[in-house]
Amino acid sequence: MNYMTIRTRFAPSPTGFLHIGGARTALFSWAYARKHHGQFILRIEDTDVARSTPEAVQAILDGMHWLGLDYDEGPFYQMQRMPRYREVIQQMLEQGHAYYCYASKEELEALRESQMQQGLKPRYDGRWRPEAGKQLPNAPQDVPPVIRFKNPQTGFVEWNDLVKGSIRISNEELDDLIIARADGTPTYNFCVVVDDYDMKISHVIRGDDHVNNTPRQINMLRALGAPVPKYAHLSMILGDDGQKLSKRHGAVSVMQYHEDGYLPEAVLNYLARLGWSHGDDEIFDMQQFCSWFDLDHITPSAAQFNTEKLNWLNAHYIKQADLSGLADDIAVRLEQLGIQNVSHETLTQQIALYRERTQTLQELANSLVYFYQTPEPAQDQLEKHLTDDIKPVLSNLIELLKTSEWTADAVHHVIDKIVQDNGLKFPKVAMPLRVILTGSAQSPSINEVMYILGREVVLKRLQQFF
RNA sequence: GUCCCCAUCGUCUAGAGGCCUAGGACACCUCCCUUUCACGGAGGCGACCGGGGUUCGAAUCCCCGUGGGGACGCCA
Repeated sequence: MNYMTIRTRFAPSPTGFLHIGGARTALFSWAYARKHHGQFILRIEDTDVARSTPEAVQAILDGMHWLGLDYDEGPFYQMQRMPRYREVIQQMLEQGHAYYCYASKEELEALRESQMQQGLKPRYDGRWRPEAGKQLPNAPQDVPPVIRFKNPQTGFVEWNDLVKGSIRISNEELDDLIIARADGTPTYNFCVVVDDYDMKISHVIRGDDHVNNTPRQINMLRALGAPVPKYAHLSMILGDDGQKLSKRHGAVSVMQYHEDGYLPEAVLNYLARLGWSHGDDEIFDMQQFCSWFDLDHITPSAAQFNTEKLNWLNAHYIKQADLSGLADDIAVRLEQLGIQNVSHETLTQQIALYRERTQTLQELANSLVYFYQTPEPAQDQLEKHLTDDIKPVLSNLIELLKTSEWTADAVHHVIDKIVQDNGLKFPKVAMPLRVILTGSAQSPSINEVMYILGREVVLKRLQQFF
């Protein structure tokens, strides 16, 4: 039995929107906490003052909210924790775990270059690292010092990654990383350590681009006498084309999915299955996901995003969705298309007719436009279906429609009667109607469409062609 | 360059030595349903990167290749 309280965190840096990879990391961290009745904490890592923006913070918050990933604590902002970081840095300085380094950026750049040329891993050479019996250079007056962590130089760091298994890295591969910049602000690896410690994080679930930071963080944690959390490093998500997602290529805000007409439950379900599995289960809600979720079934390899499958899930959730709720969403989208004041009730009928044949809400909204705006049928469709031989039949039909009862069934019977009387096949009459009334050769049952359009509109649109 | 990680159908994955003639899902193809297109239903196509071991037996374990990816910042 594990009596430890599970505490996870999602710690994005507010330098851009919440993208799909970040969303999955958040989802897994959230689910792990929920599964174990622990706490999920949101922490904004905004120590890069130059790149962090309040807009990005808001974008992340919006994304989390849209997905329904609620947090128990936070959001905490690292910039508001400066006094605490200074305190810990001071403590490390005093205990000999950290020291001042006066090497200039130029000096370090030169060092890096020569190391690369020699085929070595570029890293700080410890020139300002104090050692027993070592004579340090005189501190230059014109270089404001940074503070470096005194990383162990021998031995190795090993941890059992909950996704990737045992990982061991020699301390000789590591160097003395900077924990405070020349201007005094602390850096990422250090803040993470202090925060994870202070916030009693039990499981660090994050992207595997952090694997290389882990040994450094563990060393600092040890220097502070802090417990080492469990780590689970998630592999990255590749774009639809198999390429890495980046700002320049393919990375999309989760809110873009909202705009494009995806339901959060579809995105969530899709993301949950990207890198994690529960046997053959494909469709499940977040309650089920939280009860099933575990770290053992996360794949260690990278996954390629597949919009087709997301579309399939989205179509599924659109079919399941509450009609009235859909209507609210679609009304907004129609408004963006210049269609105002739609009747909620009529809209609900239209959606009921179209939801089974559409993959996104935007597509759904687009497909309803002809109900509100007279469509312009493509010429080739008209030529194909509105043939001279069928025109007299349609004229006949128009007359009958003027006085018939107006229900979907009744309209169907009227069309059917015309079809029978003329010895035709149903599509022969249905297709030209479809093209004229909807502007397209594809639509739901034409009698249903006509019923919702209403007698007046139907006659008006038809008579344009006679 | 150095270190680290990864490797099953086109894609997401199941698979913890025999249950695998490798299962499911998306996509694709065929048929059925049908008032067109979808939806739905029934089939089909389609994969263990290569080579060595270990073992009675390997998709599963080990090693070496190969191929991908990540990291090497006073970014996070």
